[in-house]
Amino acid sequence: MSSIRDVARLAGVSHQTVSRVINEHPSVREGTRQRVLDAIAQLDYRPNVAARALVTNSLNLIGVLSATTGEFGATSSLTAIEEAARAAGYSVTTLNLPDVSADSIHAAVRQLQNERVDGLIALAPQARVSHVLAGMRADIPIVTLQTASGATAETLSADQVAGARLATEHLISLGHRDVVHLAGPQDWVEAESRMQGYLDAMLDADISPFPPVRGDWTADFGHTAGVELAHRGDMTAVFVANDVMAIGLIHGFRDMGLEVPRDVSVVSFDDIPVAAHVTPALTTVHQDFQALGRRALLLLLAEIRGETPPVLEPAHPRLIVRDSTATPHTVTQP
Amino acid sequence: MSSIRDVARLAGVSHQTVSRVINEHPSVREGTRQRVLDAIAQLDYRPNVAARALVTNSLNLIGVLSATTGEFGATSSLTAIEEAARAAGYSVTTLNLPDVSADSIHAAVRQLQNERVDGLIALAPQARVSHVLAGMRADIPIVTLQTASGATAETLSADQVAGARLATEHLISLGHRDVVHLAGPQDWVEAESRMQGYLDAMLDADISPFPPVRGDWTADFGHTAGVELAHRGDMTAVFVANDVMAIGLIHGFRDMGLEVPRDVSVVSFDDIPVAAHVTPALTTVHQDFQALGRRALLLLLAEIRGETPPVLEPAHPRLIVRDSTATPHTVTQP
DNA sequence: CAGTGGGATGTGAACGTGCACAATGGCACG
DNA sequence: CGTGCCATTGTGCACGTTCACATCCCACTG
Repeated sequence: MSSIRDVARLAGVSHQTVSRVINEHPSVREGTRQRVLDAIAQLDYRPNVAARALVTNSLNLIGVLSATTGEFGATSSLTAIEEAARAAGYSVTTLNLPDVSADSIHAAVRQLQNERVDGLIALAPQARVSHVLAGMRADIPIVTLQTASGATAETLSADQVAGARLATEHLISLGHRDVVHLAGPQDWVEAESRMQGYLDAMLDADISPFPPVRGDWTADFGHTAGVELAHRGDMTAVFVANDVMAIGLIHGFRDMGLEVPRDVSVVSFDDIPVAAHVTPALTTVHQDFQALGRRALLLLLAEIRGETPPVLEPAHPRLIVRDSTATPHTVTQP
Repeated sequence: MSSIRDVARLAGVSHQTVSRVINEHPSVREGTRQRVLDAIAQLDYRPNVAARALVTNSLNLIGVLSATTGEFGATSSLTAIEEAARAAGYSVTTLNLPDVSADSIHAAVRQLQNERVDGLIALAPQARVSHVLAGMRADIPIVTLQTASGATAETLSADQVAGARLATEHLISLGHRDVVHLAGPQDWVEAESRMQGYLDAMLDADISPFPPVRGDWTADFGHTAGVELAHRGDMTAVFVANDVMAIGLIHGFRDMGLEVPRDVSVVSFDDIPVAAHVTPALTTVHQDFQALGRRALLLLLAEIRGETPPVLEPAHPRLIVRDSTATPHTVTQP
């Protein structure tokens, strides 16, 4: 493996000049630059990141702390982060939390700091993760993709409330008044935001909201909830906090003889790839997870470089109307 | 930030002794070891990976080259790889291919080599990716998770053929003879393996197989295929190469008035989390993607260390029978 | 023509670690 | 008591890069 000095020797310059060429320093004469570039190509020289990191004290590395079990959203955001980071000259290392205990969060952050990351993006939707992180005073910049509150919250994920509102208002405008919310787990930021949007929309329409049912995002839970809600029978529509639970819910309804949207309307959140193809096709709120990831990275890079973070206008979610919602009792009314 | 010499000074030893403690060299007296450990704790000292990498010429880093668009399987494998790698003292960096052209593969591998990865796992199911990689003669160990052929192929992914066979035989044992295969894209290793399993099972049962329909893994395509196959109407069952396409296919059938499994049976592959909850619940072949990831990592680590790779017995896939399959014409026969 | 400024290039040190080798000390053995 | 061995510890250097500073040269100015 050839070093910067080998290149220098071949090009007939000093190692420092080679370094200047590599780092695109302006004051290198064009002719010299070319000779150096030729030498680099000829030797297939590649800068040693370790040596550079040793002296600049930065590996140009960002860490992604993730606490989601292969969900669609997180995966999309991660891909976007990785792509954007590499475009900015950073590489990315991922670390999956085995659980969301304070201990494992501490261990994970410590681990990433040992790996000398320049900054950290937490792809961890649980509120407690952001709380633990906020309380840690790690000496590196940290951006949480889903923030419980504070300045960055709005730029990154305020759209959640608006999206949930959109979904609920859609049901109300169809004529539903007895709308139940099947929520996500208490600890999750998105769960809270989506519930907030539900409550806002209900109260604005002067309907007293039901106490929400707490779910856990899984289709299994959705199924159980479907069976239970079918027994209760006191609602004509359900706003579900994510698509996967909605699929389970519809399954549960069907097991109990309820058809969607004939007997109950269902609207959910995420627009996962199969949402248009399950039966019935899901009316759902589409989220741009990739944009979310890119935003998080922009914020982090700004923090790393000590710049003032860019002002980002929140991305607005879209409601995609498909077949899982209808006016109440369309079939039984005529 | 304190260095190894600061620790040495505080503990009253030489930097080399500290280095020995860090690297768990046996010949350090217990008392000395404790003093050093105390000093490390007191200073919150962390070894500088860059400096270490500079002298050992290894960052303890493995790269994952991925060419999948957030699919369930790849994501699960990736998580498992990351976890196993970190347990072995390696960190992981991911690189997503924008496309599978030879150029972008070259660029990606080059990029990862510039980042000084010790080895590379390709999570790239397209046959051409493994071919390009095989032809590259990169000077680092590379393990392809889905290998087209060769020695590692069997240990890693031979189960695909067996799984497809299982699925097809299930249909045959139910009494189906007109079984169509909705396959994956021609270029994908899994697609070929699954088709092979289908063909094997059909021929073993003395049934002449249909020419397979080529899909692209997406639910959208599944839907189109469903509409088309419903028109043809010459089959009683379909073996679909993955769950997501199966969901689309069932949707397409339903649009054309065909019910699954009443009119057509469907069996697919992967057992994604919603498979049990869509309507009808999918009969499908379960794959242990995590185990696959862990195997790949074991192989890679062995290559990196120059050891002989461990002999792994192939993991056998399981058929999960749910509601999308039945005997032919159960409803119309009585 | 001398003086000055700045672009282009070179020199030497430093970053924090591991390795090779040297040095020290204690113990067993004859 | 001398010898040799081994466990334990220390010394100096090298890894490949960037940074601070020095030097050179040329063009421009008055």
